[in-house]
Amino acid sequence: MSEDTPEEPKPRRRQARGERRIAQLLSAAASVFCTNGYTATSTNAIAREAHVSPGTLYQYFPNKEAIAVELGGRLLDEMRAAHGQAFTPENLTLPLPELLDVVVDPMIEFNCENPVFLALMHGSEVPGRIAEEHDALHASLLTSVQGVIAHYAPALTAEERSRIADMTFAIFKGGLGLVLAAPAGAERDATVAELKRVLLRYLSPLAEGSVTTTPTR
Amino acid sequence: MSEDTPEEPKPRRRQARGERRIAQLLSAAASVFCTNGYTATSTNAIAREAHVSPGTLYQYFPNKEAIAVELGGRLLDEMRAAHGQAFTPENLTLPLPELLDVVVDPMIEFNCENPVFLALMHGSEVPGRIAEEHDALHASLLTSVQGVIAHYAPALTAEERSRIADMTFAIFKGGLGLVLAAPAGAERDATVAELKRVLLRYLSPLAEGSVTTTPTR
Amino acid sequence: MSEDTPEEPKPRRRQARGERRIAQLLSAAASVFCTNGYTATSTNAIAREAHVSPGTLYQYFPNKEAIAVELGGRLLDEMRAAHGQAFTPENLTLPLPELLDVVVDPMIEFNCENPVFLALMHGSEVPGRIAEEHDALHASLLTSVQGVIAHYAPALTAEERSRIADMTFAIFKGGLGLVLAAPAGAERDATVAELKRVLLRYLSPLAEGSVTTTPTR
Amino acid sequence: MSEDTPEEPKPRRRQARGERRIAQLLSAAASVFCTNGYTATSTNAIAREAHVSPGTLYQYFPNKEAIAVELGGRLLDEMRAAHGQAFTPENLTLPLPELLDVVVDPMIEFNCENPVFLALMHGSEVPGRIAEEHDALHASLLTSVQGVIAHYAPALTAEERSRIADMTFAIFKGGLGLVLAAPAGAERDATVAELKRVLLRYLSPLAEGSVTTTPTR
DNA sequence: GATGAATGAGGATTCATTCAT
DNA sequence: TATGAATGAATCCTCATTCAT
Repeated sequence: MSEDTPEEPKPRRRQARGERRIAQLLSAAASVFCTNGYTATSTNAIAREAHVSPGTLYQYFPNKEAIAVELGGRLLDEMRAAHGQAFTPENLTLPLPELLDVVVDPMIEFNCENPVFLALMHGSEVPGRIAEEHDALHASLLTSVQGVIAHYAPALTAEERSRIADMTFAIFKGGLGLVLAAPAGAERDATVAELKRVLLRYLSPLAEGSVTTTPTR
Repeated sequence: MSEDTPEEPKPRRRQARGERRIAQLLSAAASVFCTNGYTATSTNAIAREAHVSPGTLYQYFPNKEAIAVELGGRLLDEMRAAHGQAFTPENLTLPLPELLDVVVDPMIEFNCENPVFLALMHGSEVPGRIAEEHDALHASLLTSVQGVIAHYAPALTAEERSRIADMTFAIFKGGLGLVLAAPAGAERDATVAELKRVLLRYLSPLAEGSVTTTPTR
Repeated sequence: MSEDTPEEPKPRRRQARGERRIAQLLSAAASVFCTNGYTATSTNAIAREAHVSPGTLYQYFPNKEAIAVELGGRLLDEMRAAHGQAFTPENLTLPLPELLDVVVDPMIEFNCENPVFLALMHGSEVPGRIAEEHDALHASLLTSVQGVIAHYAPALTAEERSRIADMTFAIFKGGLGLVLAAPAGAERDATVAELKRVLLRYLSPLAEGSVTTTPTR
Repeated sequence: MSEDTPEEPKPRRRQARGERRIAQLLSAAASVFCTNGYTATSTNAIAREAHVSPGTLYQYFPNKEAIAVELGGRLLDEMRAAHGQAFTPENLTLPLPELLDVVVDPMIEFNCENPVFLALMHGSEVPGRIAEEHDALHASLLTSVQGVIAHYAPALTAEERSRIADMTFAIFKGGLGLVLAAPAGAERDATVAELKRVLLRYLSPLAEGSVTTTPTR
């Protein structure tokens, strides 16, 4: 209502404070979602974990779902920031084993540090509800996978590509579950290696020039 | 008041009625678990779906978990009855592609007819709680898979075998999710074929002395 | 509808059977009332304890209260039968200490064998409901006490007599509680003796013109 | 943001509101316990009586028992505060009749104003359960009584003293029931007088070397 | 009569969400 | 903004009572 300079700091601080609160709440939510699963998590539990009152929580999120959605979105952004470069043009030219290293390793690392991510995807347990929003996340990841596949096997029809991407993603999610369940260390590393082996064996025949004789039954 | 046969009908009828109720309740539970997921399913919702009062439900099951456990147990039995013969000695001598047909097809079929099965396994969402009982189901299936793998690749160490079985099972669960999500028909069939392809490519190099040339598509 | 003689046996048997059932149910009820208290006792628990179905219970009693009422009534009758002669004219002429022996001892004995009796009186916890019927029991006992007091101290006004009878009865109930709580044996005997001491000291001054030197301990 | 005093009101108000709610709930509980007895009282009924939602009740008490325990504890404190001085050393030197006045009168008055107190003690109906906590209350009172008795009759053995204290307390509880049942006024006063008479006659012979001529009526 | 399945209202308790302060 | 008290609908589960067999 008056000058610019004296007023800016306040909004900024407010925003900053708000951001801190939101981060705090999302972090608490992540923790509780991991422990109890999405459905079994109460907003009060999130607020408690965040050392904040329930009222405060509802000042930043209209409901429980919104928390999950925002959390998923942020994780996706983080993930892209953290290893979005995995899909650089140069990487796409790598031979499959190297590409898998370049793509899978940071993805695994990210998920080990943010196990909510998987929890949220499994939170899609209930079709229709939160799923809608979570699917954005899901779809976004699928698109990346489809991109790689399209590059490796440009001759595929759209349906084939889509199916292979779905399957690849499903394998990855399943393998990721095993990886997270394994105790960090040698066992986990071995599980990661096994996952890459699956993907390599599944995807390598796609490589162009391959004499695609689908093995007879 | 003398012979045996004329007295039996009464208990039988009672038992029959009880069994019908239990079946009815389990069927309702299956339906609701599929729709809402295990955690989000209320016992009242199950009772409602079964057109029965909550009190009746509790005459047969002490709580929600018991319903899930019984349901899982019955499905497992049904599954074994329906395709337990898949793991017959003769089948184990089949070449991998045929073995996969023999094992995967009935498994898929069973799960298409009983989609709760997958829902129950995902109900293990929250580690540690209900999981304990659900894991019986899980473990039971894993054992079968390990058996096949042990037969195909007897030289593996126990850890390797275990890891491969876990991974195989994870892949199957993931693929099964895709299959169930696909509309029945050509699309679903293609998804099943794709799942078999993954498994074939992943597992065929295990066959001893195999010159692990991954088969091209 | 026909003759007398051929028909009587049946009703008799029925009545006999019915009586047995009722006795069985009342005995079960007594047991469960003692263990859990009246309010916390469920009719199903009574039926279970009686090895009878809930339906059967309701064939003999219209509701839970009726069970308590019938039980109380029967106990009262039993009690009267067992020691109703305590209040015979001769006994009333006994000196107070002897009278107390003659009245208190069988009463205590009866209650030790039928601890429900006290439970039912305390069941009057809730004023107004079951109380109404239980009060019959209560009133009946009070009348006896008033009789004795009237004999010992005929000069009292009705209010005084009533008050003293109430107090005497209250003391007895309180003491009975202690007696039942004491382990059978020396401790219980001592408690009974103490109760008689209270009553003796309280009531002996009532004897007209008595220059009572209360015995020192 | 600087001094202490301006910041305190907030927490205070909160605490004050909370304390008011708790008081309100306890008062409602007292009322309902008196009317229906402990066992038959539902938490919903307490909430309703307090004009509060069930959720609110559970914000302050984890369950029904906790309400009873808190209520009993507060009453005990109040009682001690209100007439704890009854057991002062000087009072112990009073002759028994005066001591009884000094001890019994405030106790009766307190119980007339807080009839739940008796209800809670009778709530121990079911042995073993809630009793445990209620017994603290019970034991606390018994200890006081034992103290007085020890002073009046130091020669008694521990068992005798304990038994006499139990009996005295039982008499008091029984008499208190009569007092509360009597309509306030002359009748109640007479009942109180009668109770004191019982106690006097019972306890006066305890006084050592006393050649007690029990007063005739 | 006897059975035990069935009922449904009610009790304890939780939780997403709102609101006064 | 932040708080945390308040709400009330919804859970899980029990129990007095009824009913078909």
